[in-house]
Amino acid sequence: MITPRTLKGFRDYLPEVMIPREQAMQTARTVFRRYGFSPIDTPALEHLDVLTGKGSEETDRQLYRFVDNGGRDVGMRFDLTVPLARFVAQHIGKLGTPFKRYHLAPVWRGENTQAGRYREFMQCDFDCVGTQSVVSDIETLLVIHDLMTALGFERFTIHINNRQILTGLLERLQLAQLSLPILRSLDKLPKIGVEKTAAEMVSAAGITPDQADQVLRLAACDGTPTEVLDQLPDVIGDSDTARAGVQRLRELMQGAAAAGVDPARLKLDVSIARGLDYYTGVIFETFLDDLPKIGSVCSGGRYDNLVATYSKQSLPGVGASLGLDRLLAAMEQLKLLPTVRTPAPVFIAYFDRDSLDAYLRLAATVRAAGIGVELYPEPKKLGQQLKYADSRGFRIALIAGGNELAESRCQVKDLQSKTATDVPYSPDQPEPLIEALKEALNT
RNA sequence: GUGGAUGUAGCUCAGUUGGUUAGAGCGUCGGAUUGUGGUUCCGAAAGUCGGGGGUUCGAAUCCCCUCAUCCACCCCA
Repeated sequence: MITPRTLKGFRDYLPEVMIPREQAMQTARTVFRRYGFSPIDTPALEHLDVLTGKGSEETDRQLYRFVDNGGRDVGMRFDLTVPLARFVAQHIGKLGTPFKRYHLAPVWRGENTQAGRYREFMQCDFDCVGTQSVVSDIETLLVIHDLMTALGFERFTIHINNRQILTGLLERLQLAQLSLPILRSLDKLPKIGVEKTAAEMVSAAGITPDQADQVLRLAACDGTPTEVLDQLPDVIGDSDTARAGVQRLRELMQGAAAAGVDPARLKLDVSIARGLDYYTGVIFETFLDDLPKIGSVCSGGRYDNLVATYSKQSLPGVGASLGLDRLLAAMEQLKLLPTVRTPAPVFIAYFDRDSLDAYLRLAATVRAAGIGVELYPEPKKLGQQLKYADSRGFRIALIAGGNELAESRCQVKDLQSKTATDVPYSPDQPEPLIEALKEALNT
């Protein structure tokens, strides 16, 4: 016998997990469509050179890669943004700009697992390609916000930054070529504090303590978004790039306010320098106030040069990605997941084999009315059947034994209140039963 | 990839300084005079003690390796 097991970081999804998972995906689709994003899909496998060197050194290391049976070097996608760039470069003639798409699909990263961190996980991406307008930045923020609230979250914070600010500052300090290690050090700021971050910048990036000090003046900007925006001009000096970045953030905040986003859910955070290397402008990271340790559940940003690696045409883009599996792991920890184990609300008890046709007819009638129904497959004792129905979370049980069938009626039993009512029912006149079911399910 | 912790029935765990047929609760299944469930009572099934190797007369218990999970670093969704 072969031991049944799954690979590290890969998981099976049982019904009680899959039901809320599909619900969440449906919610995401609804939000995306509400903003005019269209669905697309791309292959799990790409030519290796499409994927390498696009995310970061880290994603190259984590890439699942192999040689296929035709001798081609291939890799499994580690995100949905890089395949999008390839997709857009390949099809932009048909797509036109601006092109808005959403994409729900699994991605793979061979990294070490942790809570809310897997090797195969579902991302829900949405992006707008072909415009640099701040409108698409604002819209990205609004979609993140709507996604979170539509999924049932009240307590979350969207951290926002703009890479132009750091880029501009580093240009002024003539440190542009060291932006990656500096970025990486800056990212540690919330964890290790100002002094250690400065020391790390000096040792890891090789800059002078004075330069580190100037970079870290960014981090001193704190408070409400408005307060941070007021402090930033003094810190960035005369860099045009950085000024443009600040102006961009100002317009972003203004747009969010105009659209009615609660400003308490937004935080301008100059220390989030993360994201993949391809980001060039605004950056978003979303944290759950009640479970910040699980990391960002929805992040993204603007990448104005990514498509250029596959095309002569310059196509700017902006978007974000919802980490569905991480989010569901968080919801489970926060006990926000309902434990529904059946997707159908109505249960039909099965009394004796001679009446099977009647039950099949009854089930078909209920389904035809658009109501999900499950017929128990064995004529077990009624008590056992009800116990099953109860444990699976059915809301209504239809009880029609020999007595009821003979008298052209059916018992409609509410499994929560344990109350039953008799409803007239015959195969030719199912309307009263359907009405009774609809009424019972609406309450 | 590095460091640390954990790994005993489906789940949560107990298992004394290594010593006979490894236990409990919950869950599951069956029953309590043959059609009404989440309570109670009775009963049953279920464990290669994560896997492999070693030390020993004897290992769930000690040692090594391996796999998995969790935590930290790193990075990210």
